[in-house]
Amino acid sequence: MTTNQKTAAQPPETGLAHERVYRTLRHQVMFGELPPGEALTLRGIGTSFNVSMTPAREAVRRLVAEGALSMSASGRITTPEIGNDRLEELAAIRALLEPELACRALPRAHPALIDRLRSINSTVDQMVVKQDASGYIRSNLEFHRTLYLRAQAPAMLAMVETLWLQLGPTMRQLYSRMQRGGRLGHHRAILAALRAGDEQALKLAVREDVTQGLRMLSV
Amino acid sequence: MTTNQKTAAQPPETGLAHERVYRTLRHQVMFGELPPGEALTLRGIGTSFNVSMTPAREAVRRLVAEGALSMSASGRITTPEIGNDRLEELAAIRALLEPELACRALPRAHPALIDRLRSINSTVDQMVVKQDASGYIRSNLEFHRTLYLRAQAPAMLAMVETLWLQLGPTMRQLYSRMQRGGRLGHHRAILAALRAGDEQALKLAVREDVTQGLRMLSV
DNA sequence: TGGCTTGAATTGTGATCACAAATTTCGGGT
DNA sequence: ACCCGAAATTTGTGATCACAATTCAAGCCA
Repeated sequence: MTTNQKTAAQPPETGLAHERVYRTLRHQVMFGELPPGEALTLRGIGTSFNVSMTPAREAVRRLVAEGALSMSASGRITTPEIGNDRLEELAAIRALLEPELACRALPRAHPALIDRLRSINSTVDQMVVKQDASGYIRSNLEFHRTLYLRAQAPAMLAMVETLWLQLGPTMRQLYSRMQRGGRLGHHRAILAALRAGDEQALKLAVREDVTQGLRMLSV
Repeated sequence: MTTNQKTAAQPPETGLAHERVYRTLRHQVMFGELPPGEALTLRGIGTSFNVSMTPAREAVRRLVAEGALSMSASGRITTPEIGNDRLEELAAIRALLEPELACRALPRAHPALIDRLRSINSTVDQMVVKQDASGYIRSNLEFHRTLYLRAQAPAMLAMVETLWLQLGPTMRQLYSRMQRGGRLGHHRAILAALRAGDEQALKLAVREDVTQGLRMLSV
């Protein structure tokens, strides 16, 4: 069966309908709660959120434009299945943009920020031991976003988040094999470089952290 | 008056309606045919293309998601007005991605491609003497796209094209003051580096070409 | 003259419907 | 068993309508 049901918050939600649908679907995709290739329908989304097809269509159109969802030539909607070549590309873009964001954040990285990052990183570790893939992705991205917010580069951050979105459905299975291999202390290296104010070390640590997922794919 | 009329091709167009609207508007924005801050309305777009509001809404939603159009909190649609800080950011992203694309294209740059680039570049020069801003933008971007297509990196190219889209409305006035100042032979430097197979020189030339527009803004 | 209020027009949002294309399902033939 | 074809269902697309919010304009008062 391809119909999709999802318990949606129905009474107190504020804001426009299509934005609520958009935001919820966006989170589900970004945090890997939907497997790659999952089929969605406008009517299914509509009934899930207690709205008509119209706002569902707008939300989906928006997500397709951002690469969070795929659309076949006939208009069928699925979560994207990322091929290896595309995955390599997206990782390469991350490896270009995220060190730059980290660099721009470096002069503004107060001790309070570093402490907050340390706290988030402990949450990441908790998610690893809890085998919570979605929670791991969520807290890992929060670690990066918290750092990059200090860069005061909203356009660059938005672009990076678009990359995270596109990688979302693939990340889950990618990080499922992460247990055995990777999970080296890249985040700790990032924190150390921040404390030391070492720009080159920071760039390197971020690049390593970003490309780690790709490396275990080629094994 | 805020109503907008546009003579649109009406009879032979194939494909879905919203995609025809999307493609036309996208070109108009990317090539700087719409000034920054231009107001658009769904009904106006609809009547321009002889379609209802529905496909107009989808096209606009898609373009807003790509940053080609802006939407106020109340839903009003305008072409984006780029502030200096955002402009600096977008140029920085271009300066990161486009040299990488050029590098990836370098090993695949046959002499035939270089000839084609030379031909496009002569068109660029023609547009400069003709004072055709839109034609200049179009041919200039075609120069870059033709090169980057050889990189076989569709995701990266798509991301760069999104940047061009966002810069579209601003580019026109940016390049209007280009006559007096810039227009150094960056493209020629790119061609020379391609012929020589010099990766570092290519990276530098592309970066210079990309950031030239920004430099004349800070004057 | 300048600023504010009120009314009319404009505009985006969301629901509903008809329609065509595609997918799926099911049955018969080899 | 397997493959193929026709019917039935599902699905996206586009049009139309009602509605609320916003915007704009005229007009009034200070």
